[in-house]
Amino acid sequence: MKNSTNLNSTNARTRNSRAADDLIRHFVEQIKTGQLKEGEPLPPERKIVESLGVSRTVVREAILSLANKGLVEARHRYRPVVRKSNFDAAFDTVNDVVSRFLVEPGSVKNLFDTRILLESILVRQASTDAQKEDITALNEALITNREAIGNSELFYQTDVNFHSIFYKIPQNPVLPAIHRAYTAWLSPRWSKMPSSSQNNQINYEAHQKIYEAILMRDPDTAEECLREHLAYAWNQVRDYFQDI
Amino acid sequence: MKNSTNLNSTNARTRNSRAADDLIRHFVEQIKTGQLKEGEPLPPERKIVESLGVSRTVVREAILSLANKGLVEARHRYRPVVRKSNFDAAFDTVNDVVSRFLVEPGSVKNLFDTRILLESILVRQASTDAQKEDITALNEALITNREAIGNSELFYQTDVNFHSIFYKIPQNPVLPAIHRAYTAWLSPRWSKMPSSSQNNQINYEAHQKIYEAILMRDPDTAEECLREHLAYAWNQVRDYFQDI
DNA sequence: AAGTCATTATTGTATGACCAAACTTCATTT
DNA sequence: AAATGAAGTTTGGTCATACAATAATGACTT
Repeated sequence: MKNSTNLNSTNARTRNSRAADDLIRHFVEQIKTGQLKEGEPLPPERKIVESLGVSRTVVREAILSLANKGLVEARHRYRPVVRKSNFDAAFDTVNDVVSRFLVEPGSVKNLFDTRILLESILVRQASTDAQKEDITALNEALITNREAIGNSELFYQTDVNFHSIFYKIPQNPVLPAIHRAYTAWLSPRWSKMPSSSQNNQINYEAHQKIYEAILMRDPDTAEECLREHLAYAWNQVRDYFQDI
Repeated sequence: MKNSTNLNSTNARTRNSRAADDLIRHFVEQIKTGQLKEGEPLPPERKIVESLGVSRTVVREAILSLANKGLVEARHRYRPVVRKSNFDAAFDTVNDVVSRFLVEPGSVKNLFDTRILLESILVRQASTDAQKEDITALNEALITNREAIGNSELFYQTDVNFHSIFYKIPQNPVLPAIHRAYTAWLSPRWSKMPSSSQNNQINYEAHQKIYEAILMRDPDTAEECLREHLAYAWNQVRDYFQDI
């Protein structure tokens, strides 16, 4: 053992913890304090072995865990790059698990219902709080949405974009992250579904009604229109995917 | 190589993927199809080595990843036990990342704000949808909450319990999971904060007002009381923890 | 039959080796 | 001098082996 900056100076581990856990804590600390900066690669595995007096096995385990948690980004055969934990990383991490969860019956519906809940309060809030810029953004999104009627894929994109504005209005970075998550988890169903011009038209008009309710500063109507809109959307996919 | 049930029969890997990734897919498949049942331990590492023709290094890497994703539960020195992915596992997985994220300035406030949003719509929904059992549950929670006034720690528990009921009413398993997450992420602040009987009293009365608004089937008042209550709670902790 | 202890099985860690891909260096060419 | 390209070097990915520590097992004792 070289043991210059050894982690467990007393070597009193071995019983309860794994050596890799100590290493993980070490790197997390380094990332937190900025000794390892964002975008910077970790030292080579063999250097870590030297400087911290652990085996390469342990180093690799630690790095793997860090990668799994999203703290570093490990491309095949490249040095792992530090990626300071943010909502995107958190999302990537949980995405794996949730994606697998979503194969279970009923789970997509449950998730969609939470989206209805959250968006309900978001449109209510938009009705009372929306600034001039927010209204403008909604209006523009509405226009591009209308122009996409008939183009199935493009309509889906502009649809998502319209809804995304509600997640932006409160100026809370958590909310857009949540919207991205919803989109990622739910879109495999929606985006594959062929939609007719007629359907597009119905959905566009629903958007319009929500928008108008917000203009009128009427949260109850806005929420009602949103719920109706999302319920209709759900029925569309439910009919298309019988397996839910 | 024994190569009886080899994963990559053509051995055409090596370029893009890691051997461990193939193994992970293999186990995920086995868990999904039920060949590996919930609660059952994985085979010993050496058996896996034999049967799949990979090195123990690779097997361990795969198991570690599965554990990090929450698909198996790996206690130190025990065989990993299959845990079918559920919300709890998802929560455990993301908890690490978010916990670290929460040290950044402003992030706790952002997270708390999303809680305000979600709970706002939950109390609204409770106002319109709550069944007799739900009302009873709220009432009981309110009583134990009142009885805990003066006992700082117990009051906190009963407080959390009162709020948890709103997450249960919609009968959506995702919501209680979200509540647990909020509690876990935000409670380190709250639970450590000493609270006076006076504070307890104020919070209890806020709960009572919310409860009464629900009884009156008055969503607007319920939401307003909730927002006031949570804003007050936030100010309490903000004063206590200047670093936010 | 129940408890105790030795044996075995299995995980955690260390070490060293090798390969192939990525990176560096430096001479060659233009 | 700059661009190119061909070496060598570094480094991650995988394998094999060994040993220590601990859990599971089974034999033994009482």
